[in-house]
Amino acid sequence: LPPENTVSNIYPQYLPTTNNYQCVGFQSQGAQYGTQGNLRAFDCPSIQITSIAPNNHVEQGSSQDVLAVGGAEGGYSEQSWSRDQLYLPVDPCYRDQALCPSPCSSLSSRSWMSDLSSCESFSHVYDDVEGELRDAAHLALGSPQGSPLGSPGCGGGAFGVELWQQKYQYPLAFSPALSPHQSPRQSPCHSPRTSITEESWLNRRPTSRPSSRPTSPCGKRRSPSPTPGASPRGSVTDDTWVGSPAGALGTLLMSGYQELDVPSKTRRTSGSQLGLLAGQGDPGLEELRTVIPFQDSPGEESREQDGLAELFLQVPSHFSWNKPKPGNPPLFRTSSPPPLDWPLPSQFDQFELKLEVQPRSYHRAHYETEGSRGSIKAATGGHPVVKLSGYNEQPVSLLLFIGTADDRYIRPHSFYQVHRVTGKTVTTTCQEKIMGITKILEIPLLPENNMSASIDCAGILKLRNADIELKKGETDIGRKNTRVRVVFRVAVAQPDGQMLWLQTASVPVECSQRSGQELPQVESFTPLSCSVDGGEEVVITGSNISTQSKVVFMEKGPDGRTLWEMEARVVPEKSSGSSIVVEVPPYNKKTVCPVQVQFYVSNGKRRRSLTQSFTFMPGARRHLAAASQLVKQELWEVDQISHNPPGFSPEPSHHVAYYDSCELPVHCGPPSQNAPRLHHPPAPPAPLQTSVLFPHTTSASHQTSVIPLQTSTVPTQLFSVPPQTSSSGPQGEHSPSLSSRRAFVTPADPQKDSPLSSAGEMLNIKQEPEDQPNLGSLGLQEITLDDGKFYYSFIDL
DNA sequence: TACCTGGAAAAAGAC
DNA sequence: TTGTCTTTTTCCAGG
Repeated sequence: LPPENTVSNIYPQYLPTTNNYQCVGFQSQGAQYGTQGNLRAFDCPSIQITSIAPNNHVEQGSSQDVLAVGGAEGGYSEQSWSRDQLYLPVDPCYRDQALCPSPCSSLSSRSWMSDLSSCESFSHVYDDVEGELRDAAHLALGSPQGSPLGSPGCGGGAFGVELWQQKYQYPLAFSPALSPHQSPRQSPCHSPRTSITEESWLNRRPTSRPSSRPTSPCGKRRSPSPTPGASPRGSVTDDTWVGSPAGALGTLLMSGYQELDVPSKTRRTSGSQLGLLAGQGDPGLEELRTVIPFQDSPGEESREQDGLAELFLQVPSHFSWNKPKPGNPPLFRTSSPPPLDWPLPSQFDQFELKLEVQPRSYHRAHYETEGSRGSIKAATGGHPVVKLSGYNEQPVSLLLFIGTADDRYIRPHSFYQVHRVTGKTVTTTCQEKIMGITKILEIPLLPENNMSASIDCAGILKLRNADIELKKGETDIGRKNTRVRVVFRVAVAQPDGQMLWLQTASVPVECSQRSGQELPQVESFTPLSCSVDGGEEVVITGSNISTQSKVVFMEKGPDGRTLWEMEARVVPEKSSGSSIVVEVPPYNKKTVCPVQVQFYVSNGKRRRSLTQSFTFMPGARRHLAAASQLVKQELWEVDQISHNPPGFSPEPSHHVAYYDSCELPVHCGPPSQNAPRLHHPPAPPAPLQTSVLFPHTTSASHQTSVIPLQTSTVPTQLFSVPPQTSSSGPQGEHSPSLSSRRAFVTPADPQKDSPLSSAGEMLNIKQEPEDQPNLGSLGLQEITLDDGKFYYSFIDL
């Protein structure tokens, strides 16, 4: 132990092997939980260092600043650590009672930790000794001052005694092996929130379960003790990665995170990260119950002085870096990454971090009770690709985490975490680590790979809303907060020793199941007709359409049977982004009249767009008016079929437009720019956002919008075959939160009268803008237009 | 066998 | 307070 960092009451097994020490976290800890009320004073004279490193787990790179958290399989063998941070060791000795008889043993650590984390322990039940020890290791040992030895002088002794007494009135809840070492003095630094601690503690001790989660009937959890440092599925890539130069750099980049024993339920995702994951139940996540008390979160600096936050010392950020001001270079004095909720530019000087291939706009996240749902994929079928431009000298470490996708600054998402995907199909090495409470993946960017990486190792884990929302201080809500961004960061060492940090984020990615999310949506296409000979190229634009999509033309009979069907040839070289060019197949028979057929875009089984009308013209080619903009549809919502009086639109200021199918609609404009906002604020412009906020057209209205005169001859045909099936039903796909409504009325249906009529029933089609319309499931196909007429009822947004 | 997917039932929450 | 509907979470089956 370096003399300058000597702490008299540190036990050898916790002594660092590195020379890097600082007093930051340690002192913070002491002050934080001191009884003197001075939260910031370094008033624990007997303690002078903040970090302890494990003897046996510091790796070669220990001389560097490294991440001290997130060890795999309960250990931290892959991480070394150093200054600017606390080490959170899970030393086997520490964990093993038999091998660790000293007062530093886990029992006392646990005691300290539990007491200390009184706020946190409200939602934690440490029946799982192992998990508790692990937590203790993280929290207590991470702060020497918080060590079991914690001197009475460290303050908080009275609380320690009290809490200790409270806790150990229930010895069965603890490992007996711990008791001999458990002393009130070992709980020196805890929150004075005695009553709360007491109450929660007493009330919640009894249960014995592996998780602090609410009881779950599911026994499928695959990660009985996942650790933040590594995927429970092994670490196939860890070895190589860690041993590589990039790995070393990676650990370097991960340094500087102090893990303070701040009560868990204080995190405010909208601001500085004061808080912890609480009640995760997942031991691995519980291990995250450490914080990075950055107080420099955008706009949040001064707002953390309330409540619990006041009780905890926030480590001055200037110990490590200064937040760059707008326009200033994102340079930092240390290799420690800036807080994850700090905005960083994607480009500076010649350096640019770019997401060359965006992820698909939809990725169904998996719950802890589920198996992995694979890695995030790109819309094109591969995986997202990230590239660092302007630098090609040495390997650098790319950090990846799951961020928010609302209109505020990007910050770690409270309800989603990145998850390392392993398996034979994963080619990219990466490590899963923890920064504060946020899981991150560390991926090497190698010069030999042109400083780019295909992100095929990143999945998304969904945390249960209840677990997160229960956290004290958590302001975000999980419900409908299902969109994320994949955020990438990288640090480039500058000649002057500073680190240039760049960040880029993906387009929003929808993470809920939403069966219709991946359905291709046709917004427009042109031309609208061609000769029966086919061969014409049709440009189809919409969302979830790619060159991988198939376009199938078909003709349905009045009974719904498919009379003819043929897949169109995709012209990939002319297709791009959200549009696809296909060659219309020839119609199968001669005709002297225009023939109305349909086509749909398919992304695979059960992933078909609604059908679009297309017309084969006899003889010479003759295009219908390519008013593709007319294809733009209004949003329809089928809602309250039995709730609304006939012809009644529940919203005021609606106007009704009557159309004869023999005419092009007078009004069928594009979705209103006043489209209702999402439950949560929309993210910055991005493909998904666009498609969601302004849902794409649907076949039904497409058809009704663009069907020319002659199409009235086959109105039933248009709706006779549900283009899509959905198990969700009309309501299942839609939310009631939409503020706008439009009524779709078909007087032809005896059961559905005109909106102007008092008889019949109005079919009110409701659609939340963030949802992809799935009119096929809304029953539109059942609408018959006996007289070729139908009505629209528009309600102003 | 483990992982990955899609679907859907059950549960929970919102209205 | 209750019923309905939406969304979340869990479970299942199959590739």
